[in-house]
Amino acid sequence: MWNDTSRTDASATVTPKTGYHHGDLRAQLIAAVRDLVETHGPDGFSVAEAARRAGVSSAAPYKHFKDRPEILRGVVSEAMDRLRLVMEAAAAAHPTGSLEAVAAIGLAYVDFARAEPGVFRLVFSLTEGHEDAPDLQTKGEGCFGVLVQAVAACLDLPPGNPDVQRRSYMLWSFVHGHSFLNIDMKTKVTTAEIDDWGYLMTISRAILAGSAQS
Amino acid sequence: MWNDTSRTDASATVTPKTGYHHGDLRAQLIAAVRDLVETHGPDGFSVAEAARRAGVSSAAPYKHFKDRPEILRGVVSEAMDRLRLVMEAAAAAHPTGSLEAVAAIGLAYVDFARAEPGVFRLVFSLTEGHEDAPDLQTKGEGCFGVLVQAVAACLDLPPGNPDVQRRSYMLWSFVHGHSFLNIDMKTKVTTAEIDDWGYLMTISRAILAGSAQS
DNA sequence: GCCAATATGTGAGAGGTGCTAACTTTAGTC
DNA sequence: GACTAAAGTTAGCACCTCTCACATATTGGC
Repeated sequence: MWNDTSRTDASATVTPKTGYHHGDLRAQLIAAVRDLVETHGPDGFSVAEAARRAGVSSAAPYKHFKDRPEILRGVVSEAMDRLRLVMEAAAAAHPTGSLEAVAAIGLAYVDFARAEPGVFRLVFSLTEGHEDAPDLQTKGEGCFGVLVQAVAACLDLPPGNPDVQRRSYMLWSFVHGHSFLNIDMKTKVTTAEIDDWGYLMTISRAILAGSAQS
Repeated sequence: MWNDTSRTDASATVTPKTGYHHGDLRAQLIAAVRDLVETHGPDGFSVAEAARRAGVSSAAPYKHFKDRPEILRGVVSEAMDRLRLVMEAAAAAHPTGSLEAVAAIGLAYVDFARAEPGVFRLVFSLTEGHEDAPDLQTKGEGCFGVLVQAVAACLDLPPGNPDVQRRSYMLWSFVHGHSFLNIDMKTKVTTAEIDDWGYLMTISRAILAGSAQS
């Protein structure tokens, strides 16, 4: 099993195959699908088009993926890896246990959604074959775990503490909703535009300072 | 223009046509699509299958809708009407200006998402032809307006007040994110399950009481 | 009441898509 | 060098979207 998804550098948009065997088809298909999802929306993608972009026949993808949903799952998996990385990097840029670290994680999340709205939407719209993909579940929990760690450090409590979990979930809900609303009505938020950093700091403070109940 | 979407009662699942002319095809197609979206996921729907359910040929739908996205937009439009209604009803069940009214609106929102996760997701996943449908935009703002009204009454400020707008948006983000996370990992929220009402009351209080900045 | 005009249905069909089957080429192993 | 498995190919079925030409109701003007 060679799940080497990240072998190609992301900048290589179209690297035609070098012979009969492509050598890097799987990764390149994922990259092509990611691009298609981003430009033509989550539905405006077809396996055939992705194969065309990679310069192979329309049947070739099925040597690497069972079916269409599995390709999308591949894209989601790769996206979740990247999301986790930017979240961790954001947290690492601030002192451990600081409110800024928590807010920075949220900002990274929002920025990711804004940078790749199509992929972001795809991550949270996988209904078909979502359950028979425990690795995605695991990766999702991994992302959440980054936030939980920061919150736990901030409150000086263990990550397993119910209060930590609850407040983390509240923060996540908030950031998640903000991200979605943000990419849905892009730049047209009905009200005045929002300074994300101040916004997230305010939210983080409110949620981490308030009393816990219910 | 006869946009009479709500002529059929929702309980009539399959009302076969009565003659050559169907008489109520448009509404029944929307109902069929709504059901398909709910049971087979937002992607597992086809115009042909919807037509089959309504007992007409696969070309008939195109007499009522320009193309596939327009049918989905019809479903979304109808869903937004219903969403607004339940939000208004929830608000009306509590004293004007009370915190309970605000929380009840949020609960109605979450309940809607839980009751019709497929449709709910569809509402917020329309990328194709989303912009050339100003009525959907308007209806979305209408739903938001219900919340804004309640918040304004609660704070005793006019609805146009920037602070009212900001806090409403915060609440909306929260409820929206909670709804999405809720239907994504159904009942498996990693942490202990959540009492929605207490949760929403806590949030509403925190957001409406806290100081406004940024 | 009659007759256009229009609305709403039908079947046939072009072109695209998902996926499979059977075959061919390449790479790795003994 | 032969065998095997991996990774491509073409051909093709079933389905889907959408259009076109045609058939049939409904409606409004006279």
